[in-house]
Amino acid sequence: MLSRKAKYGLKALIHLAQRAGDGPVLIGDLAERERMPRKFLEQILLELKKKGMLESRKGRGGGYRLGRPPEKIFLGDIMRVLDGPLAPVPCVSVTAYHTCDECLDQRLCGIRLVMQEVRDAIADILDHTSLRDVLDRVNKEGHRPKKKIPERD
Amino acid sequence: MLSRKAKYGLKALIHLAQRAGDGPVLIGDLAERERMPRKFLEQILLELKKKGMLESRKGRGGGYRLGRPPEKIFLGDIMRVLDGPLAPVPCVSVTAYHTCDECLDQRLCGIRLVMQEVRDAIADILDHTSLRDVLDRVNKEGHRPKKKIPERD
DNA sequence: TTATTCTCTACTTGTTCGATAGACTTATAG
DNA sequence: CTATAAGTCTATCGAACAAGTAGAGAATAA
Repeated sequence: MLSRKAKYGLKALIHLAQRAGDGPVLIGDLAERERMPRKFLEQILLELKKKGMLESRKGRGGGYRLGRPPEKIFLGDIMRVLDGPLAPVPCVSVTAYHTCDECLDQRLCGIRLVMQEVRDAIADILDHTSLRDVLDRVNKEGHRPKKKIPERD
Repeated sequence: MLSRKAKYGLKALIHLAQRAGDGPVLIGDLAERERMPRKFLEQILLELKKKGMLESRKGRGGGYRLGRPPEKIFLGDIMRVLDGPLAPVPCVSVTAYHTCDECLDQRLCGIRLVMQEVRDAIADILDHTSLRDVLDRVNKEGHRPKKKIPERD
């Protein structure tokens, strides 16, 4: 499940990608427009800055902007910063790998075999989707005639 | 992230699938062999029973066994029982669908567009993998020469 | 030098996770 | 018909975590 933290972070980054080139955006502005709690957002943006995904300036005329062009910021990396590893279980994670201590023989663990597939599927999507890709998809959607949103589980 | 609850539940079901036909298995036995806390496991098995995935008998000679043949029990359903919806975000879930209240126009939400892809990828795997499939894969792995486990994130 | 804006650290509050306890019910053996 | 061996149910607990709040501090521009 996506945490609010990750959700807010993604919203912020997408917003900043949309307005890239317009000069820096104020935290307060961002928070208000996207309806996010300001102080919480501050912490999130700070974390993203420390990972190089954002840049900021203090003082008048300051604010936040993307640290790299939108096509070089991938959702997978954002998620890892804000919600930790993508893998559903540590024994198939590379950024936070460790064995399950109750697991007798990891090689023969059915859960691991399936969860590895799951993690690969998730990573395939998120590591190949950049902020630019997101913008493109949103725009495409905007030009399409409205249709019922397909609901899934 | 997979909860312990779901992990224990999966372990139990896989274990029971392996021993299908051997007569009922005791909770205590299951807990000990798979190294799971007994009382916690009781609750989990009970939930799975209520969903028809398990059957049980009380008294001497009692215990648990699968409620359906292993090829008719899918990991997706198990996960939904124990960890809730597969979708990373409620606005792309069918079993627990609801809109995000801060979302101005759901149709144009980039997060939703990507997360729908993710949920579909996860569901495609888990809803097409039965307990039988898991057993088959574990067996196949058992007959293979040992090799380094590939680590992912 | 003052107003503006981000930065840092600490704290709070509520919820969930993982687990434990114990009384209760049902079934079987003898 | 009673003793014992199971599963069933409900309550409770502690720790961790998520989400959010507060406020003092540091940097920048006018």
